[in-house]
Amino acid sequence: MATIEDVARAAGVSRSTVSYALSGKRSISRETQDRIRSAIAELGFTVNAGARALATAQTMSIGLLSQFHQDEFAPAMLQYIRSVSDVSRELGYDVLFVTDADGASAVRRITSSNMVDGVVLLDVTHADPRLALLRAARQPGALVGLPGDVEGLDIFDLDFAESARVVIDHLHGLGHREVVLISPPEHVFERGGAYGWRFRDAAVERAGQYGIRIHTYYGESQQPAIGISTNAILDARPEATALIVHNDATIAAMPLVLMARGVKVPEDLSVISLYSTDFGRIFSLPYTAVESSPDVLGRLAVEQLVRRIGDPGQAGPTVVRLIAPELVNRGSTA
Amino acid sequence: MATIEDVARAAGVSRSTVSYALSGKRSISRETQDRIRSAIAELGFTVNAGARALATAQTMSIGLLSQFHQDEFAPAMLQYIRSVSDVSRELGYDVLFVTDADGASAVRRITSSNMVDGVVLLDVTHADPRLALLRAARQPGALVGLPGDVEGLDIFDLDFAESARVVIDHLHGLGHREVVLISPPEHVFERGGAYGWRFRDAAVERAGQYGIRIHTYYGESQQPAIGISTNAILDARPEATALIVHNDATIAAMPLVLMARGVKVPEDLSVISLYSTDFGRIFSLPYTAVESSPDVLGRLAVEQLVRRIGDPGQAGPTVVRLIAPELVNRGSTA
DNA sequence: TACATTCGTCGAAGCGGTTCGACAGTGCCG
DNA sequence: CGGCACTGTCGAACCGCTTCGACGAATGTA
Repeated sequence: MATIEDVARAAGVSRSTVSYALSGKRSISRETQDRIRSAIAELGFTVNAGARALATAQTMSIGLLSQFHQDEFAPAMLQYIRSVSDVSRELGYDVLFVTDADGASAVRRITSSNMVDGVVLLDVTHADPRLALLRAARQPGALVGLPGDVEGLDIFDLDFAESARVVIDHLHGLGHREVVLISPPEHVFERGGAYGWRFRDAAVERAGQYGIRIHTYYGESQQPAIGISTNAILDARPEATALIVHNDATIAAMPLVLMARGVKVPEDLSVISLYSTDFGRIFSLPYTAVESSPDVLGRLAVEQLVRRIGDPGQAGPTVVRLIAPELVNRGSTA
Repeated sequence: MATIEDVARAAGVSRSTVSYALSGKRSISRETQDRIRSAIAELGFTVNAGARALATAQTMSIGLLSQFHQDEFAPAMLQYIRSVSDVSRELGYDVLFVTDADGASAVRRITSSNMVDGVVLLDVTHADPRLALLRAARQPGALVGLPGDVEGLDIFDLDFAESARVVIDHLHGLGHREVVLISPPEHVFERGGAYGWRFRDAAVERAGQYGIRIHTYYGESQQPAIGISTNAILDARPEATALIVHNDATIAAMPLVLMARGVKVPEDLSVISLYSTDFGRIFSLPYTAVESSPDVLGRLAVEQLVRRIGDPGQAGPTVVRLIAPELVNRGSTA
């Protein structure tokens, strides 16, 4: 492979001159620039990323940590991954994608070996074991998901509590008095997936204020358990006039379950959920829902991360940004 | 950050000794090893990946190129990504995940700058513009998907032609004489997604041999077009007794479409498709289908790639491996 | 005309590792 | 008891690039 030395020789200049021509950090005469440019073209030269990283202490890549818990519903995750990947590239960074089962040691590995300039964590739990390592790292970190301790990291998430309130307000406005909420699977709560209880607790509280009776259940994450469980819930609560589904796997299966039961939406039952527009399209979901905006969250996280990378220590105090929910009315409530 | 120099000083030895202790490439006395080990622990030393890459010309990471065409159905892609990521880590490699719209220049970027030791390409088309760049690269490449020109690269894919034959044989064995095939969307064919015609052409040929009448259609990739198109097809071919769906987006929406039409499977219509078990679970699909095995393909590709990285030039001639289809009978045909 | 600037370029040091050749010390063999 | 083969360790070169300080030449200023 051609090195900068080869280019320098071919152009009859020194290595440093080539480097400056490339970076533009010092002025170089037109003619010299041209000679260098054609030497580069001729030799097919590209800077060696490792060498540059070593010299500049910048790798121009960011780590993306994603965990695929078994029994977890993966399709939604892809939207975050895509968003982070696209935005990173847009800002000039490559993405080191890590799906290690042991997220904590993965964080240590990529940060302490200096493979990345920053880290994005997806699917953050309440007491996420990766956080301690990330705080200890030289590199800044941005999270998608709200942990219990927000110290020292930039955090982006949907405002699940407010989302729940928006949903309950909406149902209250329509006159519902008896509703069912299907939450994420129990193991998500056990693992510390705070979005589960943030949504549920706020929903219960708000419903209480309105005098709405709300029955909460854990949903399942896999077929055929989903169908069985959902049917059991609906059987147990025939008096409910609205169903709130905060569970990707369950809402994905809902059209089928309801059609099989002969339930008409919204005539027989109002259904309202929380998912992204893309997700809804993939699963042909016709329900009114709070938009979960994975693309926005991914973008915010990466943009903030890059800001911090560029301006280490500065860029202000760390941020906790819970984005406001937006209800997309698809007419599945009445 | 602690460097190897710091460790050497702390342990009272030279840098090279530390390096040899780490790599085990030369023998080091027990005591020296111990001193080094504790110095490393004390200083929290980790080798700098960039420096190592520079010195060894090995980055221990592989590039994963994935494209998200708009109008493409993403969920299936995730399974490949996951598989490649997991297997890579298992073999000691990190994954540089690239979703550049311009795949060809992405290939050039990561290979010529030496960011990766090898490249896996997903979603390979018949005349994939990325291949030329990959062949020209120093690094080996492995593909998932069968291109027109298989020269110089290792290739792994499902045997779509054989899959089609298995499907037709199956239907023929059940006595079907009139079948409909829904292929991938037309733009997949236009883009050169060879799996589309590989399956279709083989199906048509085999059906011809049996005297089965087969009507082929392009499917859609997005709701609500899917529902409309599928209904139109079914309306147009009331005499068909079996439906073959080779289209992820369409099969995902099929339960809903069929239930809405009041079609009973397999009594009124036999349905047979091609998707992975995971995919089927995600979309609650009850259909007999050829298993598409994304996990197997991802694994094969990475394993072969790593073999070539370890043994450059050698590891035998390049491989074209079309894995044998396996029909998973879920009782949706009669 | 003399001096201070600016411009364009170069050489060398440094980033943090790996690896090759050398070499002192030991143990073993004939 | 001399010679040889190991062992364990070190120093130096090298991987490819960036960047700092220096410097001659050209330009501007008083």
